[in-house]
Amino acid sequence: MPPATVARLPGYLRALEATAASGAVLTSSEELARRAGVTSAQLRKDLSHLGSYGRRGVGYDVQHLREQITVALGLSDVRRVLLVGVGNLGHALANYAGIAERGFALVGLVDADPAVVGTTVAGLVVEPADDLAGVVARTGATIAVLTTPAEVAQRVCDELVAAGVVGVLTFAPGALRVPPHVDVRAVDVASELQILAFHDRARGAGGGAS
Amino acid sequence: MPPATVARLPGYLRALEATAASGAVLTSSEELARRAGVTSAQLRKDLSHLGSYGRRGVGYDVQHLREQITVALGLSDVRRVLLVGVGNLGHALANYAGIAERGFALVGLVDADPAVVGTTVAGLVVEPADDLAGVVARTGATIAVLTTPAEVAQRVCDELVAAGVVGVLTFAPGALRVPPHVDVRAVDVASELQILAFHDRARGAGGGAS
DNA sequence: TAGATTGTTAATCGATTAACAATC
DNA sequence: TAGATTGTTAATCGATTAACAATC
Repeated sequence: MPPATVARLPGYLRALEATAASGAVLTSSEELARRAGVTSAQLRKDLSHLGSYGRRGVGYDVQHLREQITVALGLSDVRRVLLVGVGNLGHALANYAGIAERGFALVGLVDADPAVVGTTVAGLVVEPADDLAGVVARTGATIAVLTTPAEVAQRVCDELVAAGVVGVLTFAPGALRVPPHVDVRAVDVASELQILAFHDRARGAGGGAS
Repeated sequence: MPPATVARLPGYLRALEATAASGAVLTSSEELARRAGVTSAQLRKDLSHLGSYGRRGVGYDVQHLREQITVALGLSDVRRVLLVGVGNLGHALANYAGIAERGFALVGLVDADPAVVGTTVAGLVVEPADDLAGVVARTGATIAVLTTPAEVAQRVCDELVAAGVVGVLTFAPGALRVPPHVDVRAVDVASELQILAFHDRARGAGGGAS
């Protein structure tokens, strides 16, 4: 399955859920693509990698396609997620309902700050960072969300990987080095803004006359 | 400039800042690539689009390259950023120091909740959502960060665009429709986790025997 | 000069797009 | 059957990689 396709599947899943909520039983590549913000050709091509069973002349069964994508993404089993770094951002993410809604269980919170350890956030007691391996083992977490300061991100990541985590979503700026069997996704807010600045640049810095 | 290159420039900038902090005056494509997590061939290729002036046999002048990338990304002028949606996540982002550190000015906060409007967050007074156009005009914001509930994201986005915003960074799940002159970057935490789940999937759901 | 390292070229690879035959 | 819509094919496009000539 092409990586670019995998990266779009969550968007299709969401679009399907919106379609299902509207009560529709069937949908078309045209409608679904519009909702997901891609072309219908792209959508059909992507779904073809799933060995999808739409019906020519008819369209896709909403619930069936939803299940197909859910299985393909590996969301049939609930994945256990550990969050490391309960600062402002970590706190916000821990309380983010979308995580549980979309098939994940937040099973642990870890922080290095003694003032934070022991407090309850999102129904979980924050555990100390010096027992990272223990927390991973006890919770069975396979995915970690990293919201630590950039300076410690690599070290924490190394410990997580050593403890058995195979997927890391990091919000710390800077590249993380991991072994080949581990998957890293990086969200860097400042980088995103800088990319937007690039496009803004061409349009003049003054805000423009209307 | 290829989009893929633009998307990597912020990473190079950050790598250069780390290099500068270490006191080095010169660097090589090899070293910089290692820091940025790409190959040296990729880095040189990317920099070639800047018309970069490294010196063969010598390397790159750290400060000079830093300025080149800063100019290329349009970061010579400070971009004004407006944040809409001061919930958990919006609050965290408003207080995120990295935004100011990396060349942006947070110039306004907006929320629809009367209980939040009027409070001070990150040194700014939260303004009411019904005056979105006015806030954009007064602040001269060209970039907006969207941390509203998904249900209102499209409507808020439309208003921002109508008011003159040309770049939107959205954290709300779901595709945003915008006119061609507007640039959207989307961060979807749940989608990122689902992509990680895909890779986790292949490795078995049990946590694995060690 | 000899060693190092860039900038560029050419080859490869993967992703997107458009068109249409298959088929419901 | 006629109309609709998929799944697939082939063409295009863009991005990555590897190698090396240029040159400091």
